[in-house]
Amino acid sequence: MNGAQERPLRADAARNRARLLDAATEVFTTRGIATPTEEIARAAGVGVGTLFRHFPTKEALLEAVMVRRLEEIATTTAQLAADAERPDGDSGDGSDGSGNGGAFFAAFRVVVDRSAGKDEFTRALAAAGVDAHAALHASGTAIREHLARLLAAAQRAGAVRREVGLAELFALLVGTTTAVEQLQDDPAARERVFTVVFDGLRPH
Amino acid sequence: MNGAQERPLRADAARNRARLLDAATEVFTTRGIATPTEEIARAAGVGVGTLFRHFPTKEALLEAVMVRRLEEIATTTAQLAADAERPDGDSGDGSDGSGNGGAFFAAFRVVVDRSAGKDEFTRALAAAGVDAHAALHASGTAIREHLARLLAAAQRAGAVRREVGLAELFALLVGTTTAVEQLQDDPAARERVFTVVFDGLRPH
Amino acid sequence: MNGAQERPLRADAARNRARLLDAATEVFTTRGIATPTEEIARAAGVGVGTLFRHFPTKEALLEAVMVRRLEEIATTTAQLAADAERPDGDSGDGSDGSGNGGAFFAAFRVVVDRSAGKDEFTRALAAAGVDAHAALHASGTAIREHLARLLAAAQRAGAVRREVGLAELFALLVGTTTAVEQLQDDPAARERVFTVVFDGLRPH
Amino acid sequence: MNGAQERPLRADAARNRARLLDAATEVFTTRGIATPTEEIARAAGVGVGTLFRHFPTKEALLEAVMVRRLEEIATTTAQLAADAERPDGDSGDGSDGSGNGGAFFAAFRVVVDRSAGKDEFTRALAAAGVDAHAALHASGTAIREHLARLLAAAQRAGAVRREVGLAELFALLVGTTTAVEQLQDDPAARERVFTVVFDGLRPH
DNA sequence: GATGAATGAGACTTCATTCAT
DNA sequence: CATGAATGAAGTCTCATTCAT
Repeated sequence: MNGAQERPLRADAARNRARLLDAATEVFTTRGIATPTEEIARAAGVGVGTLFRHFPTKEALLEAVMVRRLEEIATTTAQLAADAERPDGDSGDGSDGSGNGGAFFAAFRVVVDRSAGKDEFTRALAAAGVDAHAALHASGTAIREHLARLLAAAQRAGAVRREVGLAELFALLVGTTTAVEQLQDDPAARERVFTVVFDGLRPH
Repeated sequence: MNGAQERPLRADAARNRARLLDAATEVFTTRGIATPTEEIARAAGVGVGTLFRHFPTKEALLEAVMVRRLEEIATTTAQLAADAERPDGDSGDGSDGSGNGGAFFAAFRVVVDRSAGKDEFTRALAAAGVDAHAALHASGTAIREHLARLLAAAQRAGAVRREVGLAELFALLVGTTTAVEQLQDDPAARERVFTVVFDGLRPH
Repeated sequence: MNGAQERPLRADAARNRARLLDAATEVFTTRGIATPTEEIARAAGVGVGTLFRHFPTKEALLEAVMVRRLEEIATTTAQLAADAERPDGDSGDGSDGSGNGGAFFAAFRVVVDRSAGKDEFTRALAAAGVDAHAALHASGTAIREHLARLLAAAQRAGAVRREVGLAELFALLVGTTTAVEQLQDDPAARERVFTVVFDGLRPH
Repeated sequence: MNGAQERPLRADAARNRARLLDAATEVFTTRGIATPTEEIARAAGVGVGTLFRHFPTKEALLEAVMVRRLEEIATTTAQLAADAERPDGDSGDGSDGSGNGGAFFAAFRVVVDRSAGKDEFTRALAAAGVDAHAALHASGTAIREHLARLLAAAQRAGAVRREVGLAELFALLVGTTTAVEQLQDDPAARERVFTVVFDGLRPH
């Protein structure tokens, strides 16, 4: 959709952009998305003007933070998806009667772990009238694709029930993230949440 | 220290308070919690002053809305918990093809259905520095108690795996709510989410 | 100017009026004139409505408080003025070369002592666009008259310099009040202020 | 803890700060301290935001206005105090018909003239819970010191009674200011007030 | 006649965004 | 290109006054 507007970007400008993104990620996560723009500029060690040169809107900054997170996650899921599709993908001999879908469940965990705090951004964007799904299409679909492939592979291997579709997989991903966020101080309970969800995903 | 502050409340005052709460619930849910206070007053058909007489702070209003929701939910879960504990509680003779724990799963659905939008409030309050858990203790524990009883009954009846504790039940409740919110336009997928979670909760 | 509008006032109404005046005097003095009207009503043990029935405006209440204070002062100065005019007025045989004007200086002290905090009211009224002098004419002139008589007597007796007029006497009264208010914790210094002003008033 | 916070201040910022201070002095004095903040911003030709960038609180603005006034007064009194201490300080050989202590009385007049309206600020700050004395210590003590030196010099020269201390000098300064403010339209009476106070201060 | 809930103008302050330096 | 001061719309809350109970 937008493939021609990425200019090389001067060295210092690129450095500032990165700093801003880091600072924003940190600040939004710890102090909430209502934190004043100026705070973020300060945390990044630049002036507000610079911030607005890079991100014409606070919303745009929010979006960029989210995109970067998703891109990072996408990198990991891509790796896992690739592994899962190798001849002897997943793991073991495939004779495992329960199937196993190791890569699929590993990816599920990665997404959940990396998404901590993410849905606050989604909500914020939604509240701001942005269609997050559309805005994040570019990198969002990368994950979507990888997950689709992982899901298909896991279903083929009999590790995941056939009726589960991509839509509810996404919903479950988000939901599990939220659930897990509530249990930050209770790792055992956290683990039991994964157990429930994963068992629920297996064929019955 | 505060034993005499709950006065009967004049008729009109009570009516306005209720209107305010209704309007706030409606407006916060549809237009987001960032909606100006004045909007809510207008929606309730009163002046801002009245709003602030009843709820000295926007945060206090948010809290009151949440408390009321929880109270409503508590009423329903209380009923279900009571049913589940009757001699022949739950679904009777076990011949019930769907297995038992019916009251438990029914309560789970009720809480999820009634909680739509609720966790946005929780977040908002948290961001505002309010300890929602503390603030909501009174009615919060009512639900907590009912759910604890339902959970125990369901586990006794063999409908829910023994290792599941109250903490993760709550987390799953919140997580499922979030998941389901993402699927408002796809009832079938919504249903499949419930299937996954419920199956995951059953003994394996 | 308004001699026909004073109705007898029912017993309880009169009691409420008095209570309000007392409470207002107390509250305005201790917490400042910016104190909400409601506070005063509460201090008086009545509802705001009652307050506004008696005093149609906050300003009117302020004014009434001031008037009452002045009336109290007027009562005292009237007594002193009367004393000063008796044949053998003032004191002693009149042969006192320095004159003495005891009543005059006594009145000066009384006014100053009784006026503590008063000028905040004057300022407040002035700021509110009220011509305090006009508003307070009724009882204000009572004091004015008594002081004029005392001043004249003291000048006749040679106790006060002839060139001093009523205008600067008033200004000095207010000024000395202010000065003395600054020295509440230093009675000796307070006394020295009186010494300076009184000596300055004597013929030179 | 705060050693680096006084930055040079950009040219335009400094200009705006000065304008704001001028406008505030003017507006507070003529229209009272209850004047809306926005009015002051308008009078200074800047937006409200600018005002609040410079003075984070209305109270802070009030304080700054007061500090600046005191600083101006301090400059003048410093000059007078220095003059009074030169070998042949004050008025020289004593042949000066007006007697001596000239610098002292000149300073007294300067402070009074420059203080018009000042104590309204003091009151406002006090009402707002600010310890004006503490807040104004820096420049406040400058004046205090100069006046102490002037007082000592005048007493040494026999122009002022020995028993007068700094405390009552201050009280008289404030009191005379108040007195004089009442007589704005009657310069002759104003002058007589000075005569009374000054004569009262001379040895008796 | 008393009460206190309701009203709403207006106060103070914040913050995303623009623009002179 | 970076900076941070300026902007002003908008938000939350207060309080004198009115009016239903």
